[in-house]
Amino acid sequence: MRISAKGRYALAAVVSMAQQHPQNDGSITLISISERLGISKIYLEQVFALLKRGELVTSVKGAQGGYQLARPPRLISALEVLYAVETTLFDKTEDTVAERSPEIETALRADVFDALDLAVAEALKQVTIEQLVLSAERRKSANAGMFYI
Amino acid sequence: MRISAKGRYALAAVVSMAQQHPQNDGSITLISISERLGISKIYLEQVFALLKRGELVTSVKGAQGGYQLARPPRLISALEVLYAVETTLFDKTEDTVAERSPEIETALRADVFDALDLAVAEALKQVTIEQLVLSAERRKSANAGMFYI
DNA sequence: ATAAAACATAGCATTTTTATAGGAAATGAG
DNA sequence: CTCATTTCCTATAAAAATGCTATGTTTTAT
Repeated sequence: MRISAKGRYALAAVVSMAQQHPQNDGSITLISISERLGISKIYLEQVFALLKRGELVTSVKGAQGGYQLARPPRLISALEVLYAVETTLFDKTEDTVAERSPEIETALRADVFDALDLAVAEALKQVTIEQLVLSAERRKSANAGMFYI
Repeated sequence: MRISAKGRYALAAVVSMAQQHPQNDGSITLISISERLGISKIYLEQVFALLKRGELVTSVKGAQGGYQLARPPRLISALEVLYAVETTLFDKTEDTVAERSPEIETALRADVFDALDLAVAEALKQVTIEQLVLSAERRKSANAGMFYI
């Protein structure tokens, strides 16, 4: 399924912040994330407004300000990040034939739509930002080291 | 997550056809489905064009014509129905930061996007149209019978 | 004071969704 | 053979969502 730009940018940004999490104790500016990932800074602002509302990042205004992760990467799941920024992914499916055929409506809701939502949430809940950082790191060192082994 | 009108209509229509599957050996007209479910017939035509392309229904043109399920309900899954009509649900998520940060890109793809697609497909694969018919029937008789038990 | 940064809001172009309209082609019934 | 019925095909259009830009305003360290 297609994850929107907002969702993808949010995940990439949070993973990128997590990569420098232990080193950098201070905050990270949007412009640095923007440059590192090649994403428009203006658009990232909107994404971070949602991440902040979802309590995934905290912010410090003014010069030398920036953003920080609100929690350590191992306590943040992909589900939470996407939930904070993705609108339609977590919208409930509307009624369809509720008037004329309420039994079909109810059966579809229970056995298909609700089951699907459950499966999606379950799958995303299990992926932590820490895992993604490790996964990315593994690939990087694999690329770098492969020739010398 | 939000399933589009096309997907919902397709599921409702296929379940509705399956309900009369053993009785009616002949074909079912779009207009009868349209009236039974309260869905625009003109729009249903477009949905059925996709269902036919996906080989879920067969059609007979002309007077006394109509549509039939291509297979018995127990051999049709919700996954197949949605796959035939839903475009974005089965679109692959595009690249995001592939240029600047290929490791993050690859990690996200593998651990989030591909894992999500797998979970969605797995969940939808398990739901058959037969199950939905039985589920709807159970609700119906529960409503009707409850007072007399 | 000033520059750096978050924060807020408005607007716009493109694409997708959800339909409607009108007719063409096929076919069974009388 | 003709006609009503029904699938099939294509075009159009309104509404919504998406992705992004623009322009400021506030806050704060230096």
